[in-house]
Amino acid sequence: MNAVLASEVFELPIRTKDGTFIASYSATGLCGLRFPEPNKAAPSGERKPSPAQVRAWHAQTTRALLDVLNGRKPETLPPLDFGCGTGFQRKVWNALTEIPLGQTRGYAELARTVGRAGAVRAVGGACGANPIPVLVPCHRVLAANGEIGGFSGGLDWKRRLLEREGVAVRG
DNA sequence: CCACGGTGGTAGA
DNA sequence: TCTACCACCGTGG
Repeated sequence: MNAVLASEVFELPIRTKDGTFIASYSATGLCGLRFPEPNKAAPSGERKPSPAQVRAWHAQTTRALLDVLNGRKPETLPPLDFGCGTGFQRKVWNALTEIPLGQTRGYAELARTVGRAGAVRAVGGACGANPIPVLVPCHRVLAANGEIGGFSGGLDWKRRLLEREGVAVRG
């Protein structure tokens, strides 16, 4: 595969009752998921047809996203491409995928998990840089005092996702 | 309740 | 390099 093809990214929409998400795929898997942007119109006109591999991944992504939005654990995920992250960020993102649906962790807890007990604030930064929210569940990380903490996609989304999973948040 | 210092990783200059 | 951020945390008023 040449360099151009290897770096090509395909973007495909996922329509849900919460709006239309946009999934991005690289040559090695799902590399991005964006929340619905109501103001932005869907790209019009012809799009380059997606390879069969991308379509297969997209079917998995779609099922998994709808599952999580309905508070159900997805059966399978597509391969995740964390190539855009630093080593530290990838460790944090991998740790996030280990948090079961309906459970939460603290930032400090996550810091210990990745072997950097003191890097609590940096963990927050890595969560904020998560390119695949919802499926890489950074919304399951709360502050140590039980408050909600932050969310790059907006706190309304964090609260909504936790609510669908049956998690009560203080505040 | 609030203030503050310690803290590690990142981005930008 | 140096510096200025931070989705934090614990302690102390």
